[in-house]
Amino acid sequence: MAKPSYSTPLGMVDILPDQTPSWRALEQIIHEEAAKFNFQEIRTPILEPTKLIKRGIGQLTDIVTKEIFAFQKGDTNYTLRPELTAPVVRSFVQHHLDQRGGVQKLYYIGPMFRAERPQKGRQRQFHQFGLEVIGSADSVADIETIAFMMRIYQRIGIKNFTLKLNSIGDLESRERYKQVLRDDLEPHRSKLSELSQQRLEKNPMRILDSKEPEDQEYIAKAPKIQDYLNEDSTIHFEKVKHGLQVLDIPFEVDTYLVRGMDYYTRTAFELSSPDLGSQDALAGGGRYDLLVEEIGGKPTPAVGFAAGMERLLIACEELNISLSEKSVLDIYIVSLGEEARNWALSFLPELRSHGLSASMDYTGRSMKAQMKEANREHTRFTIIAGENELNNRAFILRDMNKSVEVNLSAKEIISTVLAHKSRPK
RNA sequence: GAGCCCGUAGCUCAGUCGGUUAGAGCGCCAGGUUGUGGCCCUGGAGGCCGUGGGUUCAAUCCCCAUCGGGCUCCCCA
Repeated sequence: MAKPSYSTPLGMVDILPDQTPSWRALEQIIHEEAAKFNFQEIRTPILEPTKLIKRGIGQLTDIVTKEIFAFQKGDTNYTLRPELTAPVVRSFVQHHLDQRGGVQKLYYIGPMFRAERPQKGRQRQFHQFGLEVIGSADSVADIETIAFMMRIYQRIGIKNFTLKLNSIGDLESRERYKQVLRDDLEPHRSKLSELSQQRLEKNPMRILDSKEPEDQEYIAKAPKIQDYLNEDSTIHFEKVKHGLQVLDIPFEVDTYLVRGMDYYTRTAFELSSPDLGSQDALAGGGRYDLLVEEIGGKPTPAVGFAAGMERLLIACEELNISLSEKSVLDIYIVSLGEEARNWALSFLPELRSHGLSASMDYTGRSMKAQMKEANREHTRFTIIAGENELNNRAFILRDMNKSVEVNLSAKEIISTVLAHKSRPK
């Protein structure tokens, strides 16, 4: 056996046939729930101009400074998309979706790329689903966004998680707070972690998110954003909290929750699970009222979230939740001899046209080998067609669960199997 | 970017304190049943023991490097 010469790039995996059913089931759930919420799917390219990604997510964010896959082709710099909010907003602006009237309620499913060191629950190519509500400043948009997110986990049966909620204020509130925070931390500058020192000028709020032990004392004593929100932001935050309470969605306010992308304003939230290990964020999102304008559109408020599909599937595994059932083949035709094989081949389309799944041996092996194959494929019925059966036009239909056989014509076989399928279990 | 652990059959793993043909279970293939699966029995295929170099009479085992994987920190989905 030759050693494999090629393998997937670091941090990227093949999703093999025994895993695709779970993926498809998850995708199915997302599509169904999105339809119930009246969201429409959007699909955008895997590549985006690097400029868009940098502008959208923020030049100084971790994602942009060290995690993007970027390359040049001709005069253009491209980036493999690390998230989809900025691309969806780009699409919204590019195609003037605001001109269609109303609020754009969009959802997506697809691969994202970040050049990080892989570990459990973190890959370089991973998949997210998420949604973006563009064109509403109302708290209902925030609440419905969170409600959709929670609905997916609820439907799947993942209950062990924490929803953290915060408001990081609008532009005015935030600029005021940033200055207050800077003034508060500056005297302790030399005692802060190196990373936090760097953040002090550019993005002091990210310090609140620091896990460095030396920072904790100062973070705890630092002024809280809630005390610096202006009236609009405060009212908005109160409405969001109230809405979640009305919907019985439990949450905890975390004044230190600051998300990793620069575009967030006001509402920020994150869903984390103890079933995931160190990469415990299942999903996250927030409001981004300035991004559309930043990218070249008219000032347009928006809110959205993104969820990690691999992490969701890991949680399912930990909780022994299976999203899909074993697929069952309706009919496998065992045939013996050239003539019977030809008959089997010609009978397959007829079976399939009646909505049945049907297959046969592709290798010309022994009857026993064919039966083994039928068993391995979890076949419900096997048709046995040898010379005798072919001559008499009376085939054997074997019920693989009961190990019972009957002689039937081709027509009778179809009606028997169809009747069996339509019977309630 | 930093730290720790690990690379032996398709999969999960034994093993060799360095010494003739490297093992098991599962899976795969075939036979036992000249036309019958799942259980059982028998047999078979499948490994230059991740790769390169070093030490040695001798390396899958020791040493170094490298690649790959896992976990952690940072950050995030």
